[in-house]
Amino acid sequence: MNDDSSLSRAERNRQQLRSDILQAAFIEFAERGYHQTAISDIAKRLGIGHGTFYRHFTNKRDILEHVIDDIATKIIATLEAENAPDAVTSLEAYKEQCARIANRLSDVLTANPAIARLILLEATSIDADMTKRLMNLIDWGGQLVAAYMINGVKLGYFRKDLDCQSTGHAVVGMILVCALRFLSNPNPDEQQGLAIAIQRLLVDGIAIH
Amino acid sequence: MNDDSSLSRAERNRQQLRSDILQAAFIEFAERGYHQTAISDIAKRLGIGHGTFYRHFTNKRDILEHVIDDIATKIIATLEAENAPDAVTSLEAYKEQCARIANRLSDVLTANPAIARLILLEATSIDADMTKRLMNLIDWGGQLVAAYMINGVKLGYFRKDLDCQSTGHAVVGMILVCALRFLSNPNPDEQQGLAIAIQRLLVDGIAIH
Amino acid sequence: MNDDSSLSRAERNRQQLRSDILQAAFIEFAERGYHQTAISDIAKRLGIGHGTFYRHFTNKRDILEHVIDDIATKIIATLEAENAPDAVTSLEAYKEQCARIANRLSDVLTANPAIARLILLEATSIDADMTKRLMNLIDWGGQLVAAYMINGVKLGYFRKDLDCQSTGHAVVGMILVCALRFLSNPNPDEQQGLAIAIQRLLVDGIAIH
Amino acid sequence: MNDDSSLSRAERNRQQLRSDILQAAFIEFAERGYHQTAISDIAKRLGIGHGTFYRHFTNKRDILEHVIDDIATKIIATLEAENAPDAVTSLEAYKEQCARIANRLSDVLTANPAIARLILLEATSIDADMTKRLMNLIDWGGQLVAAYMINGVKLGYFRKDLDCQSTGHAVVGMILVCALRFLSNPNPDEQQGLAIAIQRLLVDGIAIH
DNA sequence: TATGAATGAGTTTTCATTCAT
DNA sequence: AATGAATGAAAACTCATTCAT
Repeated sequence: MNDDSSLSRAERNRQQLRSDILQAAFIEFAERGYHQTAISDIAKRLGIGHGTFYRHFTNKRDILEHVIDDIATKIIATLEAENAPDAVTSLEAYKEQCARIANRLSDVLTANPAIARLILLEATSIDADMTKRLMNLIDWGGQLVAAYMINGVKLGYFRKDLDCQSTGHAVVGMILVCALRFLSNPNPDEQQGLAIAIQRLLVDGIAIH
Repeated sequence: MNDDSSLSRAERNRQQLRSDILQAAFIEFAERGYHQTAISDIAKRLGIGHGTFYRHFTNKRDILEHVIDDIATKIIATLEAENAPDAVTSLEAYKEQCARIANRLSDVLTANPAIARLILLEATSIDADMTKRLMNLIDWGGQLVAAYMINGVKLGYFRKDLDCQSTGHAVVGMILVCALRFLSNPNPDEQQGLAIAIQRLLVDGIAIH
Repeated sequence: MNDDSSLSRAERNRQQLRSDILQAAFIEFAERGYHQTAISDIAKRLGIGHGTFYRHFTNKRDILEHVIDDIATKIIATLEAENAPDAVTSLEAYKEQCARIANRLSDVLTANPAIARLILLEATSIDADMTKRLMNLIDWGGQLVAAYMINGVKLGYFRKDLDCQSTGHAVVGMILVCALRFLSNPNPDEQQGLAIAIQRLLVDGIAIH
Repeated sequence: MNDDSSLSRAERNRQQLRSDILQAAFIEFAERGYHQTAISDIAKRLGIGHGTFYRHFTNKRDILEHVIDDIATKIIATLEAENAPDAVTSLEAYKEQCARIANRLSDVLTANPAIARLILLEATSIDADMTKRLMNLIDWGGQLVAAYMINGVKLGYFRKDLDCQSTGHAVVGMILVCALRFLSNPNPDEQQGLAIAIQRLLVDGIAIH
C-alpha cells in the first residue's frame, strides 16, 4: 500500500509534473549553468508552456533551492546510509568503511555527474544564502567524518592527539577534489587511484615511519 | 633603466588605467559576484565612463579572464617562490617546507579573501572554458605537490609505494577546504588548526602504527 | 406566487451564484481596483474555481459592465424613488425635496463607499465605451435635475431666465464633489456642511441681494 | 539670456529628449489610458529604443507621476495667474474675475483636452497615492475658491453666513463637471452655457427672491 | 456543471555593447 | 582617447482565457 494510492489521479499527475520540472531544471542548470538557463529552457525541455512552470515553483531561485535541497538530501542520505560512526570498532573495520563510502560516493557520482557540477560549480555563485547552505553541507560532512575519528580515538585505533574536527574537514577536502577531478576527467582509473591514495594517506600518512 | 622609462607618459597612463580597471573589476566581481556586476559598476568605482572600459577590454568575459589569470599567476608565483621540489632533502626539511607554504598561503588568503571567493565561488560558473582553466590550476597544484613527493620517494623519506600523483591531488583538496572554511568563517585559530592537522595527517596519517 | 417559484432549484442556485460572483467582483474591484484584480481573486473570495467564473460571465470586462450597470441602476432607482419632478409645487417643497435626496444619497454613500470609488475612480479608466456609459449617467443626472428646474420655472418659483440644462449639470458636479470628498475624508460633518452649502447656494446664491 | 545658454549642447539634447518622452507619454496615457500603454508604445511614438526611456525615467509609474505633476503645476499656475483673492473688492469685480478664470480654464481645456482626460479619468485608478494627489489638488482648488469668498464676506458683498469652505468645494465640483462634459462633448456653446449658468447660480442662486 | 491545469501573449526591466561626439 | 547616450536582445513573471476531465 503506497502513498500514491491515496492520491487522486489528478494529484498524481501534478506531483509527476512537478517532479519532471525539477528534473529538467536540474539537467539544464547542470548543463548550461544557472544563470545561463532561462525558465523557458526548462519548459522547452519538457515541452510545456513556461507559464506552467510558475504553477509549481514561485521563482527561478525557488526551483534552484529545491534542486539543491534534493541533491543535499541525497548526498546526506548516501553517507548516512552507512553504519553509524560507533559501529566501527577497529582500524580494519574503519578501512572497510572508508572503502564502502568511497564506492558509494563514486557510484552516485558516476550515475549522475551533474550533481557534482551543480553543487560544486553552479550553486556557489547564486547569492550569500545559497553559499551559506553549501558551506553548511561541507561543514556537516566534516562533522560526520570527525565523529568516526572521535570514535576511533576513543577505541584506541587512532592517534590520541588526533585533531578530529580539523582532520574531518581535511578529509572532506579530499572528497571534494575527487569530485572535481571526476568532473574534468571522468576516468574510473584515476578515481580509483585517488580513492586508494586518500585511504592510504589517511591511515599511514606519506612518511616512512 | 627600468621598463617604464622607455614608455611615453601617455602609454604609462594607459597601462595604469588598465591596471586600475582590472583591480576595480576584481573587487566588484568578488564583492557582488560576476553576474551581479555590471560594467558600469566597475566604471563607477573608478569614476570613469563605462565606454572607456571597452578601450581596454573587449568584453565582460574578457576582463574576468584577465582577473582570474592575474590571480592564478599570483597563486602560482606564491607557491613557486619556495625552493624547487628537489631543494628538499629530508623529511624534516619537507615539514618545514610545508609549514612555510601553509603560512604563505594563509598570508595571501588573509590579506585578500576576495581571491578565494572569486576563484572558488564565482569563476566556477561562467562557462566551460573558465571551468577548464580552474581545473587546470588545480591540476597544476597537484603536479607541484606531486613533484615534492616524487623527490621524497627518490630520496627515501617517503613511502616507496606512495602514489604521488593522487596524493598530490588529495593535498590540493585539503588546501581548498582551508580556503573554503576561511571564506565562511575567517577564524585564524581554525585556520591554524586545520593547517597543523593537515601537516600531521600528511606525515603521520591518523592511525596508530 | 413569486418569480422564484417558477424556477427549478438548479436554476435558482445558478442565479444565486451569478449574483454572488457579481457581489464579489464588486468588492474586489472597489478594494483593489479593476486592473489590480485578477479573476482568480474574485473566485478565491467565493471559494469557487475560477473556471466557474466563465460559466457566468464571458469576460473580465463583461463582469465589470454588469457591476457598473448594477450600480447605475441602483443610483437611478435611488433618485427616481423620490416623487416625480412635477410633484413639487413650491420653493419650500423643492427645498425639502433637495434635502430628502441629499439624505438618500448620503445614506447610499455611507452604506457603501465602494460604489463611489468604483464608479468615480475605477470605471473611468477602462475604455472609451465604459467612459461613455459614465458620461451618460452624469448626463442623465443633469437631465433629472433639469426636469425639476423646468417645473420650477413653469410654476414660477425659479428664475424665468434659468438655464435649466446647464444648471442641472452644475448640480451634478456638486454632487460629484460630495462623493469625492467623502471618499478622501468620510467625515459626516463635512458631508453635512457640504450638503447644506449646496442647498443654500442653489436657492440663494452667494451674493447679497 | 535664457537658462539654456549655460547648458552644453549635449545637455540641451538630453533635456529635449526627456521633455519629448514626457510629451509622448502624456499623449499615449491620455489616448489609450495608463494601463493600456506600454513603455514600448511611448518609445515607438518617438522612434526611440525603449531602453532609452529608462535612461530618463526610472519607471512607468515614475513618468506618470511627472506627467501628472506637470499637469497639476500647469493648472495651479493657470488659476494663480489671476489676481490674488484680496485684489477683488466688489461683486462686480468678482463676476469679472469669475469670467476671466472661466475663460482661462476653457482655453487650457480647449487647447489640450488630454489634460482633463488624464487627470480626471486615468489618474484616478493608479493607486492610493496617486488618488491622494488628485484629491489634494481638488482640495487645493476648494481652498482657493474659498479664499475669494472669505474676502467677499469680509468686504460685505457676499452673504455673512456663507460657508466658504463648503461652497468653495461645490464650485470645484461645478468646474469638474465642465471638464467632464467637455470631454464627452466638446461643444463650445455648451461650455459657454455651462460657464454662464454656473456664474449666475453662484451670484443669484436659482430662486426668485 | 464545476474545476483548475495549461497556456502564451504581453509587459516591465536590465545591461552589454556600439558609436557619434 | 574618453565619454555616455542609445539600443534592443533577453529574461522573469503575470494572468485572462481555454478546455479536458
